[in-house]
Order: sequence, then C-alpha cells, then structure tokens
Amino acid sequence: MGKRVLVIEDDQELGAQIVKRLRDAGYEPTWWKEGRRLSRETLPDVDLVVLDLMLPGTYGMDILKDLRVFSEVPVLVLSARNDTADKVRALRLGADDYMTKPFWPEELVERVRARLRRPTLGRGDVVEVGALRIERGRREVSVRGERVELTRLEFEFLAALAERPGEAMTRSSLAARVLDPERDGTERTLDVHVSRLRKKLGRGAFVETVWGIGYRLGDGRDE
Amino acid sequence: MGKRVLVIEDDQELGAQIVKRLRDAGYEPTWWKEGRRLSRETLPDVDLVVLDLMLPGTYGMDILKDLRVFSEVPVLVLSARNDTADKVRALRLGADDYMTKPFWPEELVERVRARLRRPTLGRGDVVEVGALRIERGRREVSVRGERVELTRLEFEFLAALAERPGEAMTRSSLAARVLDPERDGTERTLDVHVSRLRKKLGRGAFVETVWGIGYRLGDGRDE
DNA sequence: CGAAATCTTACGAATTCCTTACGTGCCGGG
DNA sequence: CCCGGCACGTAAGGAATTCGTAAGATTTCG
Repeated sequence: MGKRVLVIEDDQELGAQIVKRLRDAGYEPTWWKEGRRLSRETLPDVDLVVLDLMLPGTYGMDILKDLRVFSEVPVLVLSARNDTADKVRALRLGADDYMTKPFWPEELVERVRARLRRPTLGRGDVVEVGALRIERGRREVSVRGERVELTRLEFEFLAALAERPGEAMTRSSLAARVLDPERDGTERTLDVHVSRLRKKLGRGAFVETVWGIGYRLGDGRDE
Repeated sequence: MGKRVLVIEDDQELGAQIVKRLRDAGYEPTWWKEGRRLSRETLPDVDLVVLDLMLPGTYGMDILKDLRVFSEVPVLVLSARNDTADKVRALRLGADDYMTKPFWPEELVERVRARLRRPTLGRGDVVEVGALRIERGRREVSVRGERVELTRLEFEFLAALAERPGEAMTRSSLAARVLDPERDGTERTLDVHVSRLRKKLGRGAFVETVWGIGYRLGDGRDE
C-alpha cells in the first residue's frame, strides 16, 4: 500500500540517500539516474515525482513541461539554484514544490508526505457520478448496477473525464491523456469514441458536450 | 479566481506586502494582524491560510495544531527559522508548505497558486456576483438559479470580467485575454458579444459599460 | 448640436460536432 | 492457415451552432 515515488536524480550519493529515506518512510521509490523524455507510456504509474532540475543533457524544466501535458501527478522539484525567477518558473510550469539544495532528507520526506496526504485527483479508485460507477483498478464500469463492457480507449477516455467530474475538459487535453499521438488518431477520433461510449452508457447524458471546448462528465440527469 | 486567503502575520510591512501581492494576483486576502485561537466558528471560510509561525503571544505552531483538528484547509507556513527540525515539525503538524524568511513575494504567490490549483475539498471555482453565478470549472452560468446557455466566447468574456468583479477592464485587455488575434475578430467584435451576453443574462446590468474604457462586472442591482 | 463611442440586428460563412460506413490490423479458434 | 470477430482510425455527409462583419440606430460627451 506504499505510495510510489519516482525519483529523477543523477547524483549518485544524493539519489541513494533520497531513495533510502523514502523507503524507510514507507514509500516505494523508483530511481532514474538520468533524465529521459517523458510520454504517456514511459511515465510509470506513480503517485509523485521528485525531479532534479539540474540534469546533464536534458533540461529538467523540459521534462516538467512534457509531463504536464498528459499528467497531473504531483511534482517536487529539486534544484541547486536559489533564485526566485527559477522557482517561479518551475511553479508556473506546474511543479507543486521546490526545494533548494542542500537540504536535509528529513525535510524532503516531510514535503513528500505533505503532498501525498492531499487527494491526488486521478487516484480515487472509484468514482460515482449519478448512476454511473467507474472502478479504475478493476477497469469496470456500470450504470444503475448494470455492467457495461467498454473497450480500452472507451474506458481510458471515461476515466480521464472522471478525473474531474463535472468539469469541462478540452479535447486537446483529453487527447493528450488518452491517445498516443504516434499510433493513435487525432482529436477527431475522440468524437467517434464518445459516440460509441454514449451508445453503450445508454440514456442519460453522462458525457456532455461543451461546445467549443470539449466534454464534461455529468450525472446523467436531464439535459 | 477570487479564492480567499487568510493571512496571519503580525509584521505590518510584510503583511501589507503579502496582501497586496495576493490581491494583484486575483485572490481575496483577509489579514489578521495577530494570532488568535482558532475554532470551527472563528475560522472564516477561506481556501488557504498563510500563517506566520513567529507571532508574539500565541505560538504559530499551536494555531496550526488547533486548526488541523477541525479543518483540512491548506496551510502555507512562514518562518524566520531555517532549521530542519522546525520545518519537519510544521509539516508533520499538517502544514502544506514552509517558506523561510526572507523570501520574495513572487515566490509566495506562486506557492499559493500551486496549492490552490489542486482541488481542495469542498467548493469549486465559483464566482457569485449578485444574482449571477459563474462556475468556471463546469463552464456554467446561472442567473437567479436559472441556467443560461452561453457560447464559448460569451463565457470566456464573462469569466474574464469575473476575475475582478466591479473593476473596469479595458477593451484591449479583454480582447487580448479572450480573442485569438489570428482567428477571431477585433475589438469591435466584443461589442457584439456583450450585446448578446446582456440579452441572455436578462434583466439587471451585469455587464456595465465604462465609457471610454471598456466594461465592468456589476451585481445587476443599480441602474 | 455634432462627433465619437457604443449598441443592436441581420445574415452568411466558418467552425464544430455527430453519426454512419468502411478498411485495416490483431487475435483466437477451428 | 484461414476465418470471423473485435477494436480502432479515417473519411464523409450533414446538421447545428457560433462568430465576424457591415450597417444603421442610439447614446454619451463636450
């Protein structure tokens, strides 16, 4: 039940230190000793990312930027730079916290803990909206107790919407979360899946159209 | 945005500074110039608390401890002390972030923003002005409980105005904020959208003209 | 009163969206 | 190996909606 933490840190000593502390604290750390470009597939399923900004070769900022296109995972940034401009930039890019080296590992662990005790939206395993029930873990969906069989993409799409029930999400952000731009189709493709999804979910406008924007997960009442 | 932030800070200068910055960033700060014991009743309905730990009389840590008994509101702690033990203690007590003085206000604002872009439990992103209600997340608008269907630009426009209710915004800044200079029209176009918007919102001058300047979001009462 | 700013309306072009149909590739069974 | 089913992407038709522009009416200000 330990939450998983991805540590991206090229410094051997510091990395080992961090990993050890996190493990001692009951987490399940994974250590990448180098920066890699991140995409939907290459990002492991983790609950939080500890990212060193000062990596050789790849710029940490770019990794962060990439990441935020398709994921909302909390990111704790480490950096040797202590100037405000850098901090502001990282936080604007979507970082959740910023620690300046050197620091004591205890503090890092506490900051990780502080982030993780807040609900991470995507991680709620069961989302219920009206008569619709989505179980992420089992990959099961039911309407009014009736199981509904969904294909992979249909499910992914619904699950993405369920990350923020009731909130409008743009096509592009949905596409980024669900589709692999290489293999899979374009935003147009989403329409088709929505269409099929609606047919399967039956009466009740669970997937609502937000004109000019994208879609929204509704409770299926009226409209 | 209009999210409410409670600032507990006894230092006049610093407090004023923080409050100003937060307001500039679109938040609604409330400033307590002294520490008070907090209880369910005395804690105002805010979205985040900025708490200085070094208050005369009351210990900031105690305030934090009290607070966590009955509230999950995010807390950003300020302190002049830079030792790890203190940070760890505050974070363990439930603080969400810890900043060491001195710091640049920009960083504070960004950290506040970083906390608030995560969904807090409870209320979403809602602006209410008079009988007008704007839900940013869902992209829905209602007047006196009645749903009003808006187009994309109408909503964008209203939402832009709603960022600073009661404050006049120039045409050009609105246009820049809402229109894509490539695809969309000119400032003249705004007039048309205002017109349509007013018709849809019905009685009550929610969108007021500020002659020679632009527009302002009113509560629809006067006139 | 006159000029400038703003408002309203009408209309057609463009965008956005939904559905259906069809082709491809994958996989398991026979 | 071949067949059929399934998942999926693409394309195309068509309907609904949105939006910009122009043009004339109205308001504001000096």
